[in-house]
Amino acid sequence: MDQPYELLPEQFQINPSLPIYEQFVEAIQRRIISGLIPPGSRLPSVRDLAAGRGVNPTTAARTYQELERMGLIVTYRGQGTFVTREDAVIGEARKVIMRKAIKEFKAAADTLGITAEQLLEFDKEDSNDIL
Amino acid sequence: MDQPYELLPEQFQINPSLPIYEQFVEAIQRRIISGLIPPGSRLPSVRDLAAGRGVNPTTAARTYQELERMGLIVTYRGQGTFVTREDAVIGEARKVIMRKAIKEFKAAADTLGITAEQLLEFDKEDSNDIL
Amino acid sequence: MDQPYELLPEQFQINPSLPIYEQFVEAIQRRIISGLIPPGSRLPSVRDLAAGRGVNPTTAARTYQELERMGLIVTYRGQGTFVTREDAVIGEARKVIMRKAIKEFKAAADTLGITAEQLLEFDKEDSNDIL
Amino acid sequence: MDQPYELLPEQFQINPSLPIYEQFVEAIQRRIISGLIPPGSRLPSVRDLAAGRGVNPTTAARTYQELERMGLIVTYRGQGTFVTREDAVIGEARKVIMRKAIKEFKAAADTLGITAEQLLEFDKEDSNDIL
DNA sequence: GTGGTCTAGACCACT
DNA sequence: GTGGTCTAGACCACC
Repeated sequence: MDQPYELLPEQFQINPSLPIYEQFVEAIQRRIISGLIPPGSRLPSVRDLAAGRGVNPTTAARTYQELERMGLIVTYRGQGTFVTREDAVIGEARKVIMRKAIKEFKAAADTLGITAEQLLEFDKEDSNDIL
Repeated sequence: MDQPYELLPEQFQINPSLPIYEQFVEAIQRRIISGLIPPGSRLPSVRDLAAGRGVNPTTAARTYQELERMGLIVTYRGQGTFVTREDAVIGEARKVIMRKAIKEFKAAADTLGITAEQLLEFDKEDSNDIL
Repeated sequence: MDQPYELLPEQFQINPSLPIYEQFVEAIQRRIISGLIPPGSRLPSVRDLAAGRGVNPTTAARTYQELERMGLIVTYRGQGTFVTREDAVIGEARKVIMRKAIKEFKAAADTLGITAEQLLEFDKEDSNDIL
Repeated sequence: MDQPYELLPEQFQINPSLPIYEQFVEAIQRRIISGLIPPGSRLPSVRDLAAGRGVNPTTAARTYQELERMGLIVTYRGQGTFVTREDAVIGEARKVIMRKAIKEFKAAADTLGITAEQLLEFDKEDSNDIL
């Protein structure tokens, strides 16, 4: 079997109100960064991805195009598309995601007039309320 | 002074790549939720908001319509638009925002294979690195 | 005491998203038709109604104007406004309301592909479900 | 034939004194709820609906936006607008309409000092009178 | 004065 | 081709 991994979670649900290619990019990016799809892995062809998920081939193509722009995947003409082997790139993408998540979380806390720690703390109390 | 508050931050910058009315909705929503604009306050008229920010009146109207649908503001025909006096609605909107922020933060942490606490912790180390 | 009745229910709530005068007309109409406000009763002045409910005098004036057009009230210049003493008018208004309510109810049932009787029957089952 | 159904009744008449988009929303909602337009059906494009009924495309767009907010239809970016396949949503909308109709009918009966059953009964006698 | 709606026509992103 | 958004300007009902 060429691909012992799944490019996307099996039950991946497309949200029709957001660009499909964006949802694909983010989901695949997460799987690469988390190591679920190891460096050097061969990705399915644009046609296969499109057929497998029932989307337009141009949508699949745009997905790969964005990931390539980020440096997470590389295309070798005539051979296919692969996850980069440069760990530094993956590590940097990981950090970018971390910083982005933290920045947004802090911004939300700031808006609410509390600290990020307090916001995270709220979650535990809130869960108790629901019980 | 009729309005001792500012509906939007003075230096509010419109991001041309996102719907203007969405940016307005979010920004105003935050100010209401955080208490910066107190319950019962009168909001500027659709025309004033439009003129003040250099957008079309229909764009300003749509902003108010969305906020009204959320229950955060109420319009009195022929009189104007006001922040709701129902604290429960505001409190609920506040919780919705908190839960959304927490959910996204946890999802990001999950993707990275760490806990939300660890992700938040990373921020401090990271800041040190930059120094 | 000039008015042993209340023109409007004490806790009458104005819905800001509908014309106020329409809400007043309908509420007063109901009270006249149901006999809560007897024929010949003197109604409060436009100014008193406006002040009592905190609305614009023009809104109160328009309310009386509409009721007068329906023939339910009569204005004697210099004396005030009174509920008509013509029972036939009140009786006819009563029938108009009945027919309107029935027509709307049947239309709704028709849309749903059931009879008015079935729709009314649904109510009892539905109430049980909630319990 | 792409659309074996009619989105709106052929002889649908626009009432100029009510918002057009509201009339559209209600009429289409009824056809979806009654099953005349089956789940998954593709609706005419915004432009086609507008052209067919002689209204502005933005008015047609607003119609679809409202229906989407209710959950009755879903739009797939770049592909079109479709009736939801979630029967539960349609069923719930159906119940909402039923409850609203019953509530209004009972309120009318209450105003008249009779029961809903009596009001419905009146209809038969009344019809005889007219004969 | 207020908000609500509609038209006309343009531009954009997505598929 | 699809829907989504914005501008420009008009008309209306309501208060």
